[in-house]
Amino acid sequence: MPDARRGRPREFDTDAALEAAMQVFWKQGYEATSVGQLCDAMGIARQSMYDWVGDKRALFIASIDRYRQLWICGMRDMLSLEGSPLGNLRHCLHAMADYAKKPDCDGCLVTNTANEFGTGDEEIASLVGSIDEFIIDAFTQVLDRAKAEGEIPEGVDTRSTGAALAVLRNGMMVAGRSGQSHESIDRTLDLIEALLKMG
Amino acid sequence: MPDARRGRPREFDTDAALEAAMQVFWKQGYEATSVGQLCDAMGIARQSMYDWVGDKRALFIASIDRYRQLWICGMRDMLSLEGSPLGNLRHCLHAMADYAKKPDCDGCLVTNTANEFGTGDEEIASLVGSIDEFIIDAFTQVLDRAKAEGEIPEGVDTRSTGAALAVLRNGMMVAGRSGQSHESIDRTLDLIEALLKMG
DNA sequence: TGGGTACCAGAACGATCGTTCAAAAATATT
DNA sequence: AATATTTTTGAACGATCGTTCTGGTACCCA
Repeated sequence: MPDARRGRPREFDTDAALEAAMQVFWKQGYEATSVGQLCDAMGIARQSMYDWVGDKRALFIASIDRYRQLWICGMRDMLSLEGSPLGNLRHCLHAMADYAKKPDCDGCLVTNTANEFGTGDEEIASLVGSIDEFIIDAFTQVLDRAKAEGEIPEGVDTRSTGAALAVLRNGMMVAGRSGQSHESIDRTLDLIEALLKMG
Repeated sequence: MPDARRGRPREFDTDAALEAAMQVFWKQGYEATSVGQLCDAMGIARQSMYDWVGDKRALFIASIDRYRQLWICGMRDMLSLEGSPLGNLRHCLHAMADYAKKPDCDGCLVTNTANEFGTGDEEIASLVGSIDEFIIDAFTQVLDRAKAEGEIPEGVDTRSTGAALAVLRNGMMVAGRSGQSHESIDRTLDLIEALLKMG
C-alpha cells in the first residue's frame, strides 16, 4: 500500500493501461502473450508494470476482472433494462450473435481463459467459475421476470434454461473466435429463440 | 523420404508416440506444452522427434489429424450405425455429456485448438474449419436419415440443425474442460432433446 | 531547499524455449 | 566382414521468456 501523499505521482492512466493489456490477453491468450507486448500496448516501461501490479499473472487476473466489469456486467445490465424481459434477452442474444459474426471477433476472454487453463490452475478456475455462475444468474433472473410477465410458458425451469444458455454462449463465442460460418451462428440463434417459445 | 531398406530401423511405435503427444497437446494446449514434455510422454529422444516429424508444429498438426481419425470419425461412425438414426444421435449426445461431466475431462482437441489459435494462423484455422465442417456433415446426415424414417418432424432444416448442434458441442466441451456444473451440462442436453422433438 | 519516495528507461539476470550439432550405436546391404 | 545409412543419446546453440537490478529523474512534503 503506497503512501498516496508522498513521492512522484503516476504518469499513466491505470484504467487505460489495464484495458490495453486486457485487449492483448483477449486476442492472444495468456501463454502466447509476452510481457514486452503487454508493455508496448500499455505504453509503459516493464518496471512500471512490475511496480504497479506485481507480475504478468496478476496483470492477467486484473484484466479478467476488468473484462468482467466492462462486458459481463454490461450484459447483465442489458438484461436488466426496463421493458420486456424477453425482449431484452432476445436483444442480448442477437448482439452476441452479431459480435460472433464479426470478422475480427476474439470470442470472450472468460471463455478463452476457461479453455486455456481448464481446471488445473485452481485460482484461475475458481475465478472463471464465479463469473460463469454470474452469467447463469443473469440469464435466470431475466427468465424469471419474463415468466412473471407471462412472456414465456409457466413450465420453463428458469435456472436450467439459464445454465443451458450459458453453455450455448460458450459455444457461440468459440464459433466466433474460430471464424465459423455465419450460418452456424444464425442457426444457433434460431434454435435458442425456438427454445424460448417452448414449455 | 528416407530409404526404408537401408539403415537402422526405428525402435519406437510411431502410432503410440503420436497418440502420447496428442494426449499432452489435448490436456495442455500448444503454447503451454514444451518439446521436452512431448518427448518424455512419447518415450523418445528429442532428435528422434525432429528426424521423424520435423518440428513441434508438425507434431501438433499430426496430433490433430490423429485425433480426427480416432474421435471425430469415431463419432461419425457412431452416428452411422444401423438402427434408429435418432437413437444413434441421442446416444451420441449422451456420450458427449457423460464425457463432459468426467472430472478429468479435457474437452475436445479441435475445440481447444480453435479457441487457442483463432483465425490468426491460416493453416491451423483451415484445418480446424475442415474438421468442423465434417462434424456438421455428420450431424446433418444422421438428421436426414432420421427425417426419412419419420423420427423427427418433416419441417426440420437438417443442415441448420446440424450446424447448431456443432456449436452446442463446442459449448459443452468448453463446459467440460472448465469443470462447469453437471447441471449446466445436463440441462444443455435436455434442451437439445427438446429441440429434436420440435418442427 | 533538502530528504524521501516513486517513477522511468534500459541493461542484465538466470531459466527455459525450440532447435541443431556431434559422436556413438545399431542394422541392412554389398 | 566392410560399408552405408539411420537411430539414439546428450550436450550445446542462440533466442526469448519473466523478472530484477541499476541510475537517473521527477515530484510531494517538511
